[in-house]
Amino acid sequence: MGARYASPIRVWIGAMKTNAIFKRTYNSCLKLLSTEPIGDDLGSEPHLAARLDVSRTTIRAALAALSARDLIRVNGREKIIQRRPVPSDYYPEIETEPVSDIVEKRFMQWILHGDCKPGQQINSLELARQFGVSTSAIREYLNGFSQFGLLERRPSGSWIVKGFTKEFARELSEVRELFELRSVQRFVELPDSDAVWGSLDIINRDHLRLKEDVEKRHADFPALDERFHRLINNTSRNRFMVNFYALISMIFHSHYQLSRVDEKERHSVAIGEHLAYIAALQSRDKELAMAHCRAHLNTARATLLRSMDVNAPA
Amino acid sequence: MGARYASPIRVWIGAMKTNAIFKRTYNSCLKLLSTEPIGDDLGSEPHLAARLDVSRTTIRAALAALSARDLIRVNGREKIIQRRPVPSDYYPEIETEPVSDIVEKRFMQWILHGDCKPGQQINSLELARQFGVSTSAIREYLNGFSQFGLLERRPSGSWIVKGFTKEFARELSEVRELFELRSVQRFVELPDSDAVWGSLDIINRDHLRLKEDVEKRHADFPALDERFHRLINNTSRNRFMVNFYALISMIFHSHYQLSRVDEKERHSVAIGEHLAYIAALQSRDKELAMAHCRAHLNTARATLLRSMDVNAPA
DNA sequence: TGACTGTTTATTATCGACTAAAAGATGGGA
DNA sequence: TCCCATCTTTTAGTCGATAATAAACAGTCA
Repeated sequence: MGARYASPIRVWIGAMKTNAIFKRTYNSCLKLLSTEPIGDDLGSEPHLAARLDVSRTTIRAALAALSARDLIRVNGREKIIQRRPVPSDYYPEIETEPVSDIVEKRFMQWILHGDCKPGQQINSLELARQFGVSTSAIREYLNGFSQFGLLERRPSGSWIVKGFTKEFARELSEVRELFELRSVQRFVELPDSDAVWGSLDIINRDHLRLKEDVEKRHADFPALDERFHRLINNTSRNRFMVNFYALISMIFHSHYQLSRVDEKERHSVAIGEHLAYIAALQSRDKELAMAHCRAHLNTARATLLRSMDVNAPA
Repeated sequence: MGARYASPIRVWIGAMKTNAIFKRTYNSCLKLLSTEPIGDDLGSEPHLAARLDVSRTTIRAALAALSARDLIRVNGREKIIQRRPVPSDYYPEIETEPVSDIVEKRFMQWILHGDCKPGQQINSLELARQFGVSTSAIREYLNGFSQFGLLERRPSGSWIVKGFTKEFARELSEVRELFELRSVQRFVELPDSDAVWGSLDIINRDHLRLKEDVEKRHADFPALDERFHRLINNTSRNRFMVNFYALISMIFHSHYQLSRVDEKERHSVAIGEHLAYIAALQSRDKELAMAHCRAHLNTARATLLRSMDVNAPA
């Protein structure tokens, strides 16, 4: 408890909101410029703001920057394009991401195929340095991420990695099945007039197309898988189920990227299961649809568990 | 974008970790002191630390404070009790709570029976002032709380209250039933040797006792309700289900405090349902147990929805 | 030798400072 | 009258500083 007070006079060093939104907006404006002929008008500020989904304040800042670099000439209400943008006009991609996104990306990478072991304590200062952000940003992210059940808070406040274990995969799959089965029950009872049936037809068609060209295009499957399951889960009309599917989606997406063993075959099998599952839904036969749902999710779980054997023989 | 940069020289004013843990530890020590005779030794630092579940650093700080106020006399390894603590020796209760707990309490109060309307935007600065904490604390709490589905993030970053609506109650109850039914299936299959059967017997006994004296002790029901359902949900061995029950628990706890209409009758009914539910579990009859589970959760949902009619006729 | 205390080091919690960005107010021109 | 641009006010995101706490280390006494 010694008196370690430093001088109260401090020089302010950093700490401010990043202007990632401005930079992204500026880049978007450049892209817009490059598609319009020189001499054209860019349109009014409110229009641009609505189009790029930012406030007018930000648009004005971007326009000012464009004007300063002689990309446009502002004259009253006119914003005349002066020249084509060149690559060096753009801000680097990395600077257009908000800090929270950067942390998310880096952290997912760190936890999924970093060197972190189950039971390991997380050092937020170390992570902050590694990711090039402040400890506050790390802290905030960990807080949100903890809801996914891969972290645990110790009474002292620090976090420990529970790890992406088989137990985790089992628990995740269990809830997934509960939720999707419930959604399926809702799904088959929706009236023929509901828009989901049309969406399902489109997804069915896309599956058939992918199946025909699976040799070349099998890498497109994850996105289709995501669309299909999301369609089903969204019919639950339950925010908890929909939110949970976001977690599922994240986990499976990460794993698709990781485990490339037998990828093509696994995707082929899944396409077949999906088609049967879709047909069962279309038949409006509840029991049949649930049976296909169970069968498919069983396969998915088995695949997930097997991939963990390969990647992390713990 | 005007140049509004202030002078880079700043005087550091506030910002530090609160010493709530120290104060709570100090109070706990006082309570310990008051139960031991004067002249006794308090025991070693490591023992005290383990007993109060804090670090030795904190214990040492508390002991130093006790010594400074002549409550104990430290002599080498001895810590001799000098006098009985008086009420004014204690720190006020409020100062022993970490900021996060304060925010949680105040926020739950604010959202459940404050004047906030669905669709309203949350002003974090305003809330911070109202709660007497920093905006960072509010921000952090909102981040975590958003997972409960009562808030929604706007693209601009601000939060809007979705409100504690009937729709929310319906979705919450739906997931609750899915999870608890699954837990019940696990429960009845547990071997007789499992400790849960003993816990269930105790809970059964407590229900019977409470039933006999329901006139006077009906206020004890919420705690018992919590114990019972938690026991069931914990058998799921699924972190998502257990976590979700924490939300359920919080919501129902808050509502127990709010809606006092027909309280005694509602509790009586619930006790009856619990007893039937418990008996069904003890019979190991899966279908019967599930039926009673459904029946009870239906009542609970109806009660929750009805109380919302009374409290917030939206 | 083993548990205790004194000391040092590591790590987290909390805050206010500061700017980016959004939102609102005001006045002007078609 | 409506859209637009300029100006002002409000709100949110990010940070580093610092004390509180935990954890590790190092002597010391029975």
